[in-house]
Amino acid sequence: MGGYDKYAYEPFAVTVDLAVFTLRTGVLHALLVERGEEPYAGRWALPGGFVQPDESAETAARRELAEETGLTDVSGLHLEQLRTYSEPGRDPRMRVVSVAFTALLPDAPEARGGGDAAQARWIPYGSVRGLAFDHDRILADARERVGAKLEYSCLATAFCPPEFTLGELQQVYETVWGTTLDRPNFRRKVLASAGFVEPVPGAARLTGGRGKPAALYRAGTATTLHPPLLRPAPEGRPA
Amino acid sequence: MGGYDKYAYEPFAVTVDLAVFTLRTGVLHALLVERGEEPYAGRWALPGGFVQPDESAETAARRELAEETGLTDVSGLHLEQLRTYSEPGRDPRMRVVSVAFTALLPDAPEARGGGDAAQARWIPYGSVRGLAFDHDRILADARERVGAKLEYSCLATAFCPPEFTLGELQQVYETVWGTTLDRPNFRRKVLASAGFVEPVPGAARLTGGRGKPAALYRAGTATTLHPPLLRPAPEGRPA
DNA sequence: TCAAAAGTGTTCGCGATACACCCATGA
DNA sequence: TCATGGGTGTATCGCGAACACTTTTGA
Repeated sequence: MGGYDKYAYEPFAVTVDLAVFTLRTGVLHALLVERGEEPYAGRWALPGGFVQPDESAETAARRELAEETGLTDVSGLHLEQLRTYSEPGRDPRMRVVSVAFTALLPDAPEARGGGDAAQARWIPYGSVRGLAFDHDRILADARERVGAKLEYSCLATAFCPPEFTLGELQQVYETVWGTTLDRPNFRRKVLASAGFVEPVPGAARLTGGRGKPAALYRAGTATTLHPPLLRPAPEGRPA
Repeated sequence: MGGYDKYAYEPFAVTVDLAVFTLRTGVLHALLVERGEEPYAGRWALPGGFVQPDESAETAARRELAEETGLTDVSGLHLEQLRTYSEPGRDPRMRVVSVAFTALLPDAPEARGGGDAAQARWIPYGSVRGLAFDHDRILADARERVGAKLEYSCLATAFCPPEFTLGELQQVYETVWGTTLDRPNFRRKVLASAGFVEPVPGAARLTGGRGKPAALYRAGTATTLHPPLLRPAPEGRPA
């Protein structure tokens, strides 16, 4: 490492950007804020903000998440580094290096426009276009990662409430992957993955208003899936 | 995002740290540099340096990689973001946010102490301890990621020279995973993964001085492995 | 009694593992 | 001709996909 004068270079700003996903009525939604000032005033963008001098990027991300969603307790939410975007010129004002995070929420409380954002809203992922800065790309990267991580991690439970049915868990996979899965086989695979889910003894809940009440499960202690739950081959390529 | 005064906050320094791996005589090695100045003077550390105002973290990482290894052409080398380390206090001098990268080299040219480093050397991964800053953790994170990515990506070819034998490729897996693999089955799996490797027509090479010359292969165009090449279950857990 | 959703059982076929065997080369 | 490493063939076992079937609820 070279010179150590703190002020030798044009200063870098370090920010966090959040790609926050949730499932609403079987549709993947992303949390977006409307920008109030230039550049990109009036455009939609990912929630985020500056990293303060005394906090890590992770801490800043969780703080911003609480501010933008209006949730009082975000300590249990799934938050994970995606990658860092550092291209010069990605912000026209100055040199901004942004550490991007992916967050998954079980249900979708109406977002409040907390913090600096003019307003925060859940937008169906499919209709998101033309975000400010390079946020289209960040959101797309996050979406791809979420899909991939469902295969070999226990991430899917992060979309579910504390107690959930296997049908709800299956809907997470089907929605994110855009496929349908065989219910009996899905059930067996999930239950065979040690530590993925654990039953809530005796508990059951009706789901569609009709039908047999489904047994409830909680997220297990495992973080990775053994064996993995592979996505069906997308046509043409043999499994 | 809040105030936009460039100098409103204590400035952040943005650096890159490189976890560079290679295989030498069947042993995983990491590239380390000996620090010349405080803090941690005389201690080993990961190569790295400041991101310049006009370059991205990726560009800076590739530049540092060239400087530290002494290689003239690093354009083809595998270089990949690991994650960003931003805890306050990870550098005692000032606030440093570091974007860590993982790089894989085919062979191990003797490192030259280029750039600022007093000297750069390849150290067997197993005997690396007590690195400066949080570099022990970064290196461990990188090592874990490399092992995992061998399963579902074509990463292994990055450890091999442009033309390699399947035996050499298998040694990459066996070394990184610390296991032995069945040669016939390994061969079939690799050849069955479309785009993983492609044969060099007619070419062959002796490997151990003895034995049948092995056919040569080049890295294919694919980046992900379908189907994945799963690590054998580490004893106790059924596959 | 019907529809809808949960849950169980069972068959079938492919693929991976394990291992035997043959080939080509240097000593 | 033996040791060494490359390469091919094949039996067997297990798992996963597919699908028939039972159970429990509300209407």
